Amino acid sequence: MSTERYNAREAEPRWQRIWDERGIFRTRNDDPRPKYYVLEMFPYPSGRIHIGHGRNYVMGDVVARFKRMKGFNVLHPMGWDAFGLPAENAAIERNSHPGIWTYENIDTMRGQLKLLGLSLDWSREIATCDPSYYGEQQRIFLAFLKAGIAYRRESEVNWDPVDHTVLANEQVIDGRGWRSGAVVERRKLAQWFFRISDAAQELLDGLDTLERWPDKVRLMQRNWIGRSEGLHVRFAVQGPAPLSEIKVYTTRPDTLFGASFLALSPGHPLTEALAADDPALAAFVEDCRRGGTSTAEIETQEKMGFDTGLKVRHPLGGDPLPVYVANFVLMEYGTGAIFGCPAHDQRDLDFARKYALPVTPVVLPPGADPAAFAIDAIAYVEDGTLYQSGFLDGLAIPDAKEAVAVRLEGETLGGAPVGERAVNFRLRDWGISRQRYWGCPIPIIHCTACGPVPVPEAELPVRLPEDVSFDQPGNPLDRHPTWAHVACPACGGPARRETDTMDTFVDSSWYFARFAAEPGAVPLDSAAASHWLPVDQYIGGVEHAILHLLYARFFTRTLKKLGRLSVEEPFAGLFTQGMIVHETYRDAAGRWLFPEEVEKRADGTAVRIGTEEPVTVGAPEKMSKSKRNVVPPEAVAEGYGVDCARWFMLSDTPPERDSEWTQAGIEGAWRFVQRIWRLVGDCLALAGEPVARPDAFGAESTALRRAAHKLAAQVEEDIERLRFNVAVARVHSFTNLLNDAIVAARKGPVPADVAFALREAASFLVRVVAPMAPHLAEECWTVLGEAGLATQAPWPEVEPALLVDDTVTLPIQINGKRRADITVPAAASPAEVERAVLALDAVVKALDGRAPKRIIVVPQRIVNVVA
RNA sequence: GCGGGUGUGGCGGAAUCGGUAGACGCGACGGACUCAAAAUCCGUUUCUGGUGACAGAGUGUCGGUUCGAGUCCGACCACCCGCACCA
Repeated sequence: MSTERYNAREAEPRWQRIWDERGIFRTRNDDPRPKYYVLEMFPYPSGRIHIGHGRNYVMGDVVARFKRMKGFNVLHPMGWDAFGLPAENAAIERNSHPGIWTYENIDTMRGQLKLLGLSLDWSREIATCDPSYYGEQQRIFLAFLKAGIAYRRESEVNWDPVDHTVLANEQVIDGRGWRSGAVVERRKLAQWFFRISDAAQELLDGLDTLERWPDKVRLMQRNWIGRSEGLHVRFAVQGPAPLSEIKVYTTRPDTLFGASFLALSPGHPLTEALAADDPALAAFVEDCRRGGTSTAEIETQEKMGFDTGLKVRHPLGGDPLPVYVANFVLMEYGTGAIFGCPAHDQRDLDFARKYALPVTPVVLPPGADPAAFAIDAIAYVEDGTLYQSGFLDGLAIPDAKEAVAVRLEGETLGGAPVGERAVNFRLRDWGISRQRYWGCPIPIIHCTACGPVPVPEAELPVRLPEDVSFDQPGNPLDRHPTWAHVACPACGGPARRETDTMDTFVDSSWYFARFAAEPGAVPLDSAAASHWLPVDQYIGGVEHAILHLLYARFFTRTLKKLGRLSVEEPFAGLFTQGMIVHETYRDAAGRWLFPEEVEKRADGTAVRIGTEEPVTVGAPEKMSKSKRNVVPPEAVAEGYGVDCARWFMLSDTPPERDSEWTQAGIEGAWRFVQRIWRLVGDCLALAGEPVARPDAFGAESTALRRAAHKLAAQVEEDIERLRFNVAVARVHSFTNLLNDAIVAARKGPVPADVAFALREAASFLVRVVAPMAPHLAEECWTVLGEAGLATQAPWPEVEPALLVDDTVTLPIQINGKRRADITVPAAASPAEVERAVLALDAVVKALDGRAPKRIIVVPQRIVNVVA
């Protein structure tokens, strides 16, 4: 038996160097093998990675390595989502440039990722802050502009009145600026948008084609797009008013006879027109504006209304309705105006109770007494039958909706139909302007004479100036002495560059297409992208289920329409992995401690190493720098080796769930790595020199070969289905069996068939673990005397005959309870099985001479005797 | 509030189609080796009763369908996630 341990610390860097020197992860676009594109969501270079970041890269790496062994030409690239606010914050703190911090972090993190032994094609590495990348993005922007997909309009931003700066939503904390603490105001600025709402229907329909996406993510996108079907209804305003009609959107036209008011959004044009002559209304609108933008605040906000004094005619002949301005009506959805039916909508009911408006129920619950039914504090929103509703009385809700639609489509107001069927989406256009420095400049020049003029293509990229300072609040591009001041490309007159930059979600909306291009090629190479897209397996956190994935889908569809890409959907397969969590530790003073500062005692308590002071152990949480519950990859690599870290990450917990990082777990992985090393050595020592395949195999060698071939077949399926934890369990199971075989073989001289089976078992085992523990596999592969690299070895060839057993053991149930089992030839017919079962002692005893009522024989599965 | 998911030993979890519940690992306990320890190896480990063969119970709760339910159906409980004044 080999007593020498596997030395990961020595072997891992050695193999990484060899992989690197031979360039085996470099991918060529002209490789004739079938393509497979694996991608993990690229990281933001925030500083250093901890082991919690590594899980999705390791999972992607297992898939990439496995697919290579199966004969695919695999693309597995890596890059950096490098623009963003944290770099600017770092620049403010250090009084330096965001790019310095960003590129330092990229260097650090690249080294850390390399440490994990990932099979990445680093030659295709990109950073979105590289001018060659964002220059192409500017070209895309201009193409969008030309196609009418990008446009400019006024929109509200968070404005910090002390720092005189625009704040991102995450910089607004409890309604106040994160630095100044000042109450944030809403201000209107002209900003750029992408017309994603026009694509709402196709983005919704496209979800049905994404069969390899989690249902959960598809549902979240479906809800986010939020399609609803309803009716536009135009109400005529009585008497003199700035507008003669008000158009509302409703999904409940059936409740029109229960309407008791109309409500306008504070931002509605009619509201604005009325407020111009009505200081009280203007003050009310101002009041509504002051409320915070956070959802929590909106939720708790009380309903507020302002009676405009206007009345509208009821389109179906009911009483005239008063028109209010109400804080709960959104300008961005529908028409910015609603009709209120308090009896059947909770918000309308709350409003009606506050302002003493009538509450008329028009939908009667099934079986309710119309004379007794009344609405108190809860609106009735369930099924029912229409009543108190004229021509709708007696109809079910869907029929009433239809009847109202038909009737109002037939009525006219000012020459147009009163009612019009309409589909509404929750999805709004994507505002991409950010009043920030560290982002992709929007390639537009504003000319007082010509308006916004695109930067000519030849002048792209519009580069960010390097000489900027962050010692004052606001966007340094705004106060740069020369950068923004340029001549208008159209008229040559003095003009000013757009100083807004793009939302960083734009950067991540096409990077997967950028990776398709070989190094040095044009950034968005249509032919290369057609070859590689869609991504076969995309892996990332579920926190990107909506925005990033929706924007990337929108970009891909749009780029296809513009002839730049050939697919509509970027990601054929999506997997959302769980987080790695770790216990937290605090000392007596409540300070967070790093795991390496803490020693856990056998009695369950924990103390601080060195000082022996007691430590409070908190529940496992997402690894985060602030709580110090992080484990650096370097520490694991030096202590146990990265294969142990990889193995542990894949073990036990299903990949979509959160997984707890523990000392015991990493030690278990270490033991297993050593066990594989030892078993491979043992197989070799027993088998001796390689032997030719024997003509016949005995029972012992056949059993071992069956197990090895089943292992390869099952792990293949497990990896295909990303069930890494199950794959790991199967490998464990196999090593238990292999160990038994080794112990048995030691008892005497090893026959040739057993020797062959032992070598084969070792070879299978090494290749099966190769995607998960690649360094160990290389070391074992060398020991086995195999030529080439394990990484480049083919996945074990499975002999189908070895996957089926010739006998099968069936459990025997009597009245549904397991009482015995029976081993029969796998080919036995149900009748033969039944005969054998009836002869069993336990069955004879249970039947006690009577005939069984029924016998159910499920071939290969179970037999149930009903006595 | 709306939508979705999850619930199995001390712990992480396994269980194609409804077919032996608890694979595999961790932990624990016992043993071998050792002067001793570490490492390694072997064994036990759902609960209850029994020395034991064995018997009974058991997959959040209650009920149902079925020869047979962790799996299907109905009601409920708990936790988690997403959205949230979307008319």
